[in-house]
Amino acid sequence: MHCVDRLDYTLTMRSVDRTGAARPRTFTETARRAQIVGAAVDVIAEVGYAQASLARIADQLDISKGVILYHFVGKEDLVREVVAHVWSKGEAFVRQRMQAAPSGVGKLRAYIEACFAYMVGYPNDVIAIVDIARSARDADGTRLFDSALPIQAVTDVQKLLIDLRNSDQGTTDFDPAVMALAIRAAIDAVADRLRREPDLDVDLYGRELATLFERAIRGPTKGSHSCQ
Amino acid sequence: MHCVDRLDYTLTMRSVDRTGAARPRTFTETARRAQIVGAAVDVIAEVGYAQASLARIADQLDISKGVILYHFVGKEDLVREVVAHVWSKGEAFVRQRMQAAPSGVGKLRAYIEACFAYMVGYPNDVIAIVDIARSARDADGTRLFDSALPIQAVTDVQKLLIDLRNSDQGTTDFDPAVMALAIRAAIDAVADRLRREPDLDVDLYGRELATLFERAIRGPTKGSHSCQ
Amino acid sequence: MHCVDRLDYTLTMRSVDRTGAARPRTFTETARRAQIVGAAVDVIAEVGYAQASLARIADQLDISKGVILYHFVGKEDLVREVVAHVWSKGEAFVRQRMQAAPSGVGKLRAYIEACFAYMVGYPNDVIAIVDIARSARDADGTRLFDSALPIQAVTDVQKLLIDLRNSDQGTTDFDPAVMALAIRAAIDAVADRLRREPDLDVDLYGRELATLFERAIRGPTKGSHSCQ
Amino acid sequence: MHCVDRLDYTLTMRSVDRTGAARPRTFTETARRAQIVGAAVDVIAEVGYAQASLARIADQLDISKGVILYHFVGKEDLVREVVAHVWSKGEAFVRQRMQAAPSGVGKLRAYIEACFAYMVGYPNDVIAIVDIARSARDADGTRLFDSALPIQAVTDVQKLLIDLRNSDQGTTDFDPAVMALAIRAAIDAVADRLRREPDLDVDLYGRELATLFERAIRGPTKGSHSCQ
DNA sequence: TATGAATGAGGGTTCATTCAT
DNA sequence: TATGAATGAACCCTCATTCAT
Repeated sequence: MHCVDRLDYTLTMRSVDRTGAARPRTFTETARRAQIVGAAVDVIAEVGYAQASLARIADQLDISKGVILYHFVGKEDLVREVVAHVWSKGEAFVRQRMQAAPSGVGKLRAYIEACFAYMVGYPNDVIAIVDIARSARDADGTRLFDSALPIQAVTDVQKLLIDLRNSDQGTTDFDPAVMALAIRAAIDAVADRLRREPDLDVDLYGRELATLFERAIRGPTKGSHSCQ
Repeated sequence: MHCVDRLDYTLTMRSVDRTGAARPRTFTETARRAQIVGAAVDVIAEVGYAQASLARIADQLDISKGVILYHFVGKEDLVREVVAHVWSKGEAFVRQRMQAAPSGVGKLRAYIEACFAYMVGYPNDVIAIVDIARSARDADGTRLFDSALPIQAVTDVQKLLIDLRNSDQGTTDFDPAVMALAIRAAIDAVADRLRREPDLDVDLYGRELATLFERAIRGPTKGSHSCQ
Repeated sequence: MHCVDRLDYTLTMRSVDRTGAARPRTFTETARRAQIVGAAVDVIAEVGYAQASLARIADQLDISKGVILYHFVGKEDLVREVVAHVWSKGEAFVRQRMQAAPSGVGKLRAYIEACFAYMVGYPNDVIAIVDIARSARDADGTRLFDSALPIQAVTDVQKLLIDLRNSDQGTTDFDPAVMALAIRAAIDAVADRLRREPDLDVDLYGRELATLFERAIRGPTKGSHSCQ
Repeated sequence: MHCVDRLDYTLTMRSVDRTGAARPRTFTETARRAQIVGAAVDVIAEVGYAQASLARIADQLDISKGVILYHFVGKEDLVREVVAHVWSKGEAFVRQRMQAAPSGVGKLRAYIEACFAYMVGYPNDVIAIVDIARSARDADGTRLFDSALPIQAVTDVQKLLIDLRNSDQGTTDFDPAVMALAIRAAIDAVADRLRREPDLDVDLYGRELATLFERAIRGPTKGSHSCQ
């Protein structure tokens, strides 16, 4: 959950004028937009992107469909805002948690556990964004966030892994691309399972996964389970 | 890709008469159903479950929509058949590949590589079933395969891991449920990426992932990268 | 009303298959399409192109909107068919009437009177096509038949005028482009007035207009109102 | 372009109070109304009446839709004002040009050329009013200016023709109603063509049309092309 | 005066499904 | 067996209009 700056995150920023000029948002407008984005997150998390119609989202708030289209250019615009908002929130959350993290392999554990903490705190956010990344397509079937979202997330992890290997000579010769993919996939899979089983012990999964990937990275001789 | 027997796999079984009586399928009927299932797989793999309308599937075969609904009760019925068929095919493929596999940790590598071999041989099968498992819902948003599919796959891997640990004392104390989830998630994620990048070196991913999880399982002292 | 061959006239021809291949039309299909085109003509003539929604056209026939979209790709497709159909009918009508016409200036009179005869026989056809040519635009405001229709009609008249001048040396030095425009404009204007006043003596207008333009073409010495 | 007095021309007149009482307009109010009317003309000329939404007109001025509805009762009210304003402007323009015109047939030429001069000077005015006269309808499809506009214009020409015939005995026995319709139709058709081809040599059309109708009116013996 | 906010009707279109043939 | 025909619900979106501020 990183790198919000590479996605347009506009929820609290500026509207686009009739003339195309940026215009600061009203208090009411900002509030409404946030409210709609929140409802969209919940509805998408509950029924899935494909079934999350504007009508359903509007119903959830007990407003008319028109309100949504007054505040957003169209459904795609709303979804992009959902993604930007959730991504940005998550990114900030994770970054802040990682500041205190040690360097080296511990950094990865910090990342994974931060992701899971976010998932516990805002499960719908995570469920929704994962679903959007997988399902959101326009009429032709072209994915809306095909590369933007999943690749972004994986790339962020990949960078973390490369840093990690540079700062710690004792790692195995793992392929950072493959490892990053596996890590993100594992995290997202827990989001899926969490949706089905809301009582899931997410923290346990976090700890176990961190250990799993630590072992895969540190290799046989340097682990806490060292030789001798 | 296991355990088809726990899903309804009806492609070669029985039809239901308009009197409600079950009757064996004719050869033609079986062929038509298989043809339709195949087309559905291709269309879903190409445009995604949500965009895979009956019309699109019918177009692919140059038949009318009605034919599909003559052979299947409805769209849901067709999708269930797709899942059953693909699952069964994949399960047989993987099982056969694993017969020759050594016991112990090698078994896991054999499983992963078999999955990837299947993915290379029948990419659309895998892409489609992964998409269905994630996206397929009815009108209310209720998932069609919420537990059936993903849990099934993970459970199969989990059993394999438990067997593995029983037959090989030198493993780490990993949690089989978590490890199984991570393994399946990694495999499915490659299917996703394969859809985006058809030239992906799937075998490389297979080998790397196998090594990754081997390391996580075998722990520090027993790996091929042993201590000395 | 000429030159149907330069517009796609498909009412009695072929459908386009799912595969893009042409396919002969069912009897029923042809009949339905004709019925829908007829209703569209009437509705457009009555309430104008902009107000002629699919719902209104469907209501007129007491069928559902879906039927129209089953037989036509979309509203634009239907409108194109309306234009092609009306144009072709009118063109055949006018051409047949003109076969018996004398050469020289009489040809123009024959043309004008044929147009008016068609207008009397099928007023809605003419009212509708004139309205479509003027009003039909897509979402951006781009005209659907901007050049196709009006220019076509004017060009046809222009050709007739050039032939006429070649075969009859005694004409004035009128500009065929301007004259053609004036002739078509006058004819279309009568269609407009006919809509408002259904009891209009169209034949009178026809004769008078023919005389008017004859005078403008033949000049002072050659007219039936000759010197002496 | 005549006879504004027979249309409600209210741009500089009176507003209606919320108590229902009429009150004179403030300077600002008049200016705003004129501004909005001008924008409406431009938008209608550009995209056509049917696509000229209040939003589009407001955008053009960088104001909110509400402003328009503050100054005008509704869209229909605005359109009526547009018509009244353009009509009045055009009528004054043409009348002034015609003052210097000779009597007799020259009067008609002066009229036609005045119309074309106006068209060159204010093309959007003419394009817009022609489009409105043809397309503007309310929700039921009832025309807004069904008789008012086109009949008005034709009647004005008709009067001119009758005067002309009274003052000049040597004309043919043309029907003034038909001739007037043909003249107006020709002028309006050039407006249409001008929209499509902004570089059109409008003056040429004006001269040619004037000659065309002169010939039709003066007949064989009295024309400049006289019989020796 | 002017705006932002909201509404509700209606627009075209897609789609799974039903049914007679 | 298979098709063409038709339906009706749902979809996203546009628009003129209302209203409180």
